[in-house]
Amino acid sequence: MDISDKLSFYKSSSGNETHQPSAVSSSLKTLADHFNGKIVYPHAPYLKIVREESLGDSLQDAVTLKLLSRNEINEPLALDGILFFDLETTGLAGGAGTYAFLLGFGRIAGNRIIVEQYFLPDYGREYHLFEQLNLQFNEFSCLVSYNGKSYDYPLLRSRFLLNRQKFKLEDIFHVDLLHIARRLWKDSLPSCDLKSIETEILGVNREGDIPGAYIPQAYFNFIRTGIVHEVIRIVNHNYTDITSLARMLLYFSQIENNPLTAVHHGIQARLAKLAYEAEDYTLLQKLAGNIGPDSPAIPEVKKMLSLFCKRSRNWPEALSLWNELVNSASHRFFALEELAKYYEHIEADYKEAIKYTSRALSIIRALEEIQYDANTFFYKESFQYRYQRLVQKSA
DNA sequence: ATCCCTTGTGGTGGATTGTT
DNA sequence: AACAATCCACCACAAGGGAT
Repeated sequence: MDISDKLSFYKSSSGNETHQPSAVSSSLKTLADHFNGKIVYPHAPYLKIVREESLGDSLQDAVTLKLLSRNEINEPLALDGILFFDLETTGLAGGAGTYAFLLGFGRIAGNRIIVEQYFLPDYGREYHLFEQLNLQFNEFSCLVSYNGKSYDYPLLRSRFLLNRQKFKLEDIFHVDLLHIARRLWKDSLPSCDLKSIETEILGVNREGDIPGAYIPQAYFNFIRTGIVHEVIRIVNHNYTDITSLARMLLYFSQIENNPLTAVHHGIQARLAKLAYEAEDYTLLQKLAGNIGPDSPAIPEVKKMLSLFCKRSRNWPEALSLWNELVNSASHRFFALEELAKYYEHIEADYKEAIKYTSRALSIIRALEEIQYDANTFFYKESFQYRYQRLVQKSA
């Protein structure tokens, strides 16, 4: 923003609420007409837009996220108590200077999502809106956002504070879907931003979407010119953000209830890790037994299952898994090491332990002639050390 | 009894990433 | 540019077996 932008920006927000620049006033009417919205007239007018759409045929009353939240969310979440929210702002610098000019909130009723959006056409329009919002905030027991824990939520709270208003969402439970998404797709998607999850997983298509990075400039342009075209794109962008939040939450719940439905997105390995951490033996077994034999995640799933068996001293099953993994190119060193550990420390059968150790060493030697990578080197040192110790011990 | 070695586990600092 | 959550590499420590 150059200096002339700044001047006109602050001029138009000079606090004289009864004397609006005519461009803004008629623009607000244009916007209201376009979205069939309603202009709310306290001292400082703002625009309220309500839209809704279907989320599917048969929605349940509640969602479960025990596994995906790592036991953070133990109780089922009632869908009608969830408030989805997303802000569009004048910038990324989360401090007091950032203004949220579009506030979007979604709630689920029946199988539909109802989105209420509040567009503030200028500075100094928050007080009355925040009063109204606080009246509704009481109805919700849970907040859902995307990266909202670091961005939207602290920003919204500081805006309420700056307006000397109590923030009625202060102690509400907050689910940030970004972190669940990252746990699932960190390895299989190049990016876990909301747009990637939409296109790759949810099948959401954004037509004519405005890039997030352009939103602050577009809002400044509107304040300067009163042209509504880009504001319309921002409102649509925000609407899609919120409906996608709801779709993603439902998708996560579906994975939670039936993890095998998620096989086609290459996240079995991640699910197996979460199941291992949650000590969910049933899920680990289901994953190992039911994902296709050609799935590239099979070795990793077996590895996690074998570690679970090891921790619970289920040696027969652990042994059988390790013996299968010996044939896996990616996991044979892991398997051979575990077998060597088992025979050394559990069975005290040093000869058998040496057998697996030297088998690993001979594979490493063969590999070294083809290629030489850090992983092989790491295993080489450790197996050599193990071999020497075992030879001494058995002597 | 005491020491040494190996393994598993819990804690910590640094890097990464998404939000407008 | 602010910051929450996560991951990963690393470290310290406890437990247990074997050797002296």
